[in-house]
Amino acid sequence: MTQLNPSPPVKISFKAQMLQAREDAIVIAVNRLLAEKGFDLMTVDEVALEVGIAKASLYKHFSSKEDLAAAAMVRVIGLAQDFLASLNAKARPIDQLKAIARWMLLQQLKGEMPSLPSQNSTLRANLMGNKAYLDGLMQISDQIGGWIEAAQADGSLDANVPALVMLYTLYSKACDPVPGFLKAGGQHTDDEIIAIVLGTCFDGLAVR
Amino acid sequence: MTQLNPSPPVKISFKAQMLQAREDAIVIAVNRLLAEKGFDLMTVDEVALEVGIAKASLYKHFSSKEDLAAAAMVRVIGLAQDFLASLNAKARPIDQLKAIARWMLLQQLKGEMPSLPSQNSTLRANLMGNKAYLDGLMQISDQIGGWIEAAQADGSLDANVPALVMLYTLYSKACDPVPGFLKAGGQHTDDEIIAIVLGTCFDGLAVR
DNA sequence: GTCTATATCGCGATAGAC
DNA sequence: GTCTATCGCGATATAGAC
Repeated sequence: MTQLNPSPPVKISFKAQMLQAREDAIVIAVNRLLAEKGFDLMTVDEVALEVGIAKASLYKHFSSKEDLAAAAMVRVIGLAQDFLASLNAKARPIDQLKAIARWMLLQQLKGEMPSLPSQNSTLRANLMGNKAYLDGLMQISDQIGGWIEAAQADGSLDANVPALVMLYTLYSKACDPVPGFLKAGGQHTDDEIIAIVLGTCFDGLAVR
Repeated sequence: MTQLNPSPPVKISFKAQMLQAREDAIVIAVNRLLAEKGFDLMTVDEVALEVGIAKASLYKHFSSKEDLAAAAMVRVIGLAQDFLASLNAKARPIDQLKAIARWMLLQQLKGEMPSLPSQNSTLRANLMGNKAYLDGLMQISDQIGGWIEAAQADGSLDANVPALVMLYTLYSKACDPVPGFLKAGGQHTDDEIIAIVLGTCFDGLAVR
């Protein structure tokens, strides 16, 4: 990892790239561990081991375990924004909503959807003070909220259910335990699981 | 639950009652703390403080923190069995299912539904070795599963969705984050929240 | 900025008197 | 069986050399 070439002009940018790459590696490791074990069971030692650096080095990049978790949440928000931006803007609103729900379920089944304990108050306070996280979440919520209202207006979503309830219900698919149970059962492929859970979410359990 | 009390020495029975009452108080405290903070954030010191005894005394009743959690789970399984037994056996199967879902949501909104982290493997292994828990869970699952199949047969539940998926979906209402979010929003009463979540569960988000 | 080594401490569990 | 006092361990975070 040590660089011998001392050429001044390129070195700064290169070092900055290395720094960014390392921080990305850290956040990706945190993301995976958060999805696998959750915040409380994830240890900073594990993160350092997975990245391949010393724990003290890790603290040079992020000043606390909570900052690590926040960075992972900011990253996944960014991934969600990228996905939303990749959607065909001309599709039906309800199909946009199904696409984002499908994306969240896929991330979860791949073991790449970090989830924080909703009970930890200090952790939540930390996140609520993170501007990048809040701004990203707001932008996503606005976009999804717009689709929800459009889908209610065009008669594809039930107009009697408050839009906020629908937004929360969609978000809850990110930590829905049903996909994991079905995957553990081994009776269905990931695609089948996603289709089933999407069906129960939008169409309900009762017969139509 | 069975109590005959025919034995002459009343003193022993009384002491046993005191013992039982204290253990009940412990388990109820654990149940509340598990619902409020979750397993990882709940400390044994808190339990002892809430019960009003020393921590060492607590360990005379339960040999580990995991045993405490298991006892709370066994208790809530028993409460669920009592509720199921109180239902009118002649009601329509789908109404039985809605009643149990409603009961789980109510327990959760009251802050009395303990939920364990599904990631903690040693905790799960401990529970899977607990006969009282497994037997109770199996009995409940059999009863609910019977109603699901009956409701599919009488045309009130979608027969295309596997019964096991429906069972998991109902169980997942015990840890659904949506009721808590709605309660925190302060825009709805508990009854309204339950009605809304039940509606999205059985009827889905899409218009009918 | 990276490392090794260590400080600090919260928490599960136990010892031992009564 | 209850208590006070303590152990032991693991985890977050830091010190200080390079």
